Amino acid sequence: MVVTEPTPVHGVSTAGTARNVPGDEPQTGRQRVLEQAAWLFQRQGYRETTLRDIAAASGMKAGSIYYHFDSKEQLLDAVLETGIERITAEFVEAARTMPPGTPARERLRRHVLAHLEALYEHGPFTTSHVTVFKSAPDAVKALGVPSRDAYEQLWADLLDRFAADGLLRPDVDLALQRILLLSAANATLDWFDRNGPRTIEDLAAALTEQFWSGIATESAVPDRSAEWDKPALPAGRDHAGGSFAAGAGPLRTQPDENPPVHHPRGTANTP
Amino acid sequence: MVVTEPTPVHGVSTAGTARNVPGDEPQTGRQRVLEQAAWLFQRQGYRETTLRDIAAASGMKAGSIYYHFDSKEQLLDAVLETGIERITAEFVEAARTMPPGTPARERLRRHVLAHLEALYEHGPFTTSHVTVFKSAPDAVKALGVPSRDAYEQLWADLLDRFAADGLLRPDVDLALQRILLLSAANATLDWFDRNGPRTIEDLAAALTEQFWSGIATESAVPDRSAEWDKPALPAGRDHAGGSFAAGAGPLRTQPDENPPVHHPRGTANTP
DNA sequence: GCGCGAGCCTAACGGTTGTTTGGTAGGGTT
DNA sequence: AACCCTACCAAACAACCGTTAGGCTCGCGC
Repeated sequence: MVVTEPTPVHGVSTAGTARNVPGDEPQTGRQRVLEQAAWLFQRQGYRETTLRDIAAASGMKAGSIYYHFDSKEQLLDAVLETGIERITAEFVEAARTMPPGTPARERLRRHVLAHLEALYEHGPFTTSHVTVFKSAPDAVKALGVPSRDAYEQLWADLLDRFAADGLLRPDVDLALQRILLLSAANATLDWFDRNGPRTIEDLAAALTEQFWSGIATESAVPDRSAEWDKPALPAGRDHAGGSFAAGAGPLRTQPDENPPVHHPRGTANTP
Repeated sequence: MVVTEPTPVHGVSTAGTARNVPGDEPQTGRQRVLEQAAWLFQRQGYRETTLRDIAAASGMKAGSIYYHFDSKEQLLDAVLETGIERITAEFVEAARTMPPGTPARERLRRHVLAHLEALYEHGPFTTSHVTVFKSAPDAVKALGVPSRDAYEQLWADLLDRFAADGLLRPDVDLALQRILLLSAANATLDWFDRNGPRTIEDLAAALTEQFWSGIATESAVPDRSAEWDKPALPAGRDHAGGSFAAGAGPLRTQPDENPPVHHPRGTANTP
């Protein structure tokens, strides 16, 4: 019980004939549990989310979860596996729909964007992978590692091709730079505000920019370092928001995105 | 009880007259608790560390912690506050010892290095700030935010001076880029292996490089994107280690760094 | 209309957790 | 010797958690 709002179980929305949102299949109990669990895990963390929380959000009681899943750990595993599947699919889809002859830098930007979109628009499953994985029980981690590695390998291959084409400086530690890029992309979850001034496209552009060309005016800067002893500036500019380098947004644990609604009961068509 | 090794409480080391390590003051009970708590929080997380764990590692019983701290939350707060103090001091110290006339890029590199050194060599206090803060109870978060913001403001000022000197491209979103840089630096905690091939200096250099100049051969690339339909490369190169963009090292939760030793009892000088 | 299984509930059990309460050993001061 | 304060301990408490066992209720197939 850490949820700000008790998570409206019986949705009440449009008491009518149900099924308003397009693509809103009846949804089985197992699906409900899985989705609510993912949402709560990502929001509160694994340990701080109780099975009773998940059950309440899914419109059932705690014990009933064990009809669908063997344990809490296995439930987490299912969430994580779903997440990695979706983000991998997003990567593959981005590669598939890439117009032929797309320049390397734009190619990279599209993949970064796909990664971010998977995080921000593919529900709480992909997000959980970033948020919750490192605090997961060892047994769950061990299960999740292979698919994570497989996803990262897609990125490794992408960058290797850039290098093979001679587009990258030969002296850079490519594996290291790749990790830095994806780390920064994942860390946006800690501070990025979808209702703020920046869009996901902005993020993708900035990340690609920093990764590809840096932010300096020229590569070999003229080094007009001059005197650095003058007093500091009026300490200006906007402060963006994320404190401690986005270690975690202040208290805005993501601007109260609404939980995945769970439509009441009545099998399928009760008035 | 999640610790791999029960954390040797009664150190046993050199049963002699104690005080072997230089700068190893007798250490009060409160200090011991604080240090062991920081180490355990950073290693296992806040929720998964029990007061009994901390007490055992400090050579006392759970209830006794309440003589030194009001609650578990307040203990976490003390840990975090210590961490932000130390990393701030490191930033200031780096600025103070900066040789006059240091070029901007090198100046940046030194500050990045100072940040990383604070994380990796200043005990578990600074580390906890990155690892544990976002899973901390809201009350603790609220207390920690101001000092975090103050630290980040130091970085904002630094970059602003670069911009004021015209060293940066005028079109970049500086606040955003700053967050991306520090996020990537912090995220190294999830995958960087101090016993591996790379050093902290390598990290600082790579981060600075990516941030400042990018990794492309030239800013405006000739775009020899060519045909991108040839089969993928032999899927080669080293895989670095960190899976899912360093979302979390596989199972190596930091290569078993030894906990801060706690010297037995005997007030100060028992044989 | 009867059986049956899918899907859920009720109620509890054993264990763990943060926290409290009352005590006590021992050094310092008077 | 009397006192007191510091720093701990032993034992318990209530709350909560994951998990289990047994039972109820539908709708479907026969």
